[in-house]
Amino acid sequence: MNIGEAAAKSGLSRKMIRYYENYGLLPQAQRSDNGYRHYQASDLRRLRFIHRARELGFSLDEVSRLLALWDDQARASAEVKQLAKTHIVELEQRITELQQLKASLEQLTHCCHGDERPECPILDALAGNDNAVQP
Amino acid sequence: MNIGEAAAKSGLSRKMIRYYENYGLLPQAQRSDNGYRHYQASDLRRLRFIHRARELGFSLDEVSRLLALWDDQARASAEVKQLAKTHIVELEQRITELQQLKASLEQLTHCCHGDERPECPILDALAGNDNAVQP
DNA sequence: CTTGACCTTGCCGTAAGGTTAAGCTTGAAA
DNA sequence: TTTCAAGCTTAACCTTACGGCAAGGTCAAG
Repeated sequence: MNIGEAAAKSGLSRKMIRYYENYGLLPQAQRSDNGYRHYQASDLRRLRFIHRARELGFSLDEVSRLLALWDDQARASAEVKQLAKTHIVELEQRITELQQLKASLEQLTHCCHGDERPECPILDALAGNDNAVQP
Repeated sequence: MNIGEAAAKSGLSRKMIRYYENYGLLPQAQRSDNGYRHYQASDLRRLRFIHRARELGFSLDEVSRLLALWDDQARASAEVKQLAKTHIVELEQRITELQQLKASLEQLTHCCHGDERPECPILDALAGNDNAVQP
């Protein structure tokens, strides 16, 4: 099958497939006489694997390591689990950060009348006026 | 003061200050005879405002709008509040996404022995084997 | 005189592609 | 047969928000 069909069946875009090939996640695709990339079922499995890993939020670098482990029949599952756990910790940190930002913003918006008057504790706080926020 | 001191006092980097000037968040800085940028206390207030807004996760585009509102003595606080609320919603969506990813990954890692054996439900799930996860 | 800190502009690189552009091939309709 | 659209190719530029580095100008101290 050509790249368009492979894209449709894997959930990736044509551009992403070429990008991943260039990035090194995929081997150089076979080419037909006309120069078109040509894919088989085994290639499709790899594409789908990448698609699912990306959906779970793994970076391309992490996907690359997952693929290496996938290719290695003898690898220990502990390695994969460790990679996943590391990723979970990163997600947790990011979530905590965003929650803190959200809490700060909510406190500020809570203090703001939000009417046609110009007084605005949000801008005051950004400007450095600590009296802007009254709990 | 020169750009280095302004950077130290505002919490931004020299590079960021030049970038923001170019981006349009700051007016063209005054220059000394030697061509160095020259800042005053009023400039510092603007730099600090930007710094705080960035810490709260606003994009440069949003910061630009906040600055415009800040500069406008007659603006209604409702506009600022709306901008903040929109940002809160974006944060909420991002947090929810990350939490779902985390939950999926936790379920997978929970099912994985994580020892020296090669069987690994995480890789199986990425490969598309739905039997990998047993709740 | 030299050294080192600070300043200038400007280009390259990042993640993860999206979006054209210019030019092939292929298949089907007119 | 011609022509049209769809699909393919590579290449290059756009995004965010800067960091890093190059090559060079400026300034104060030893």
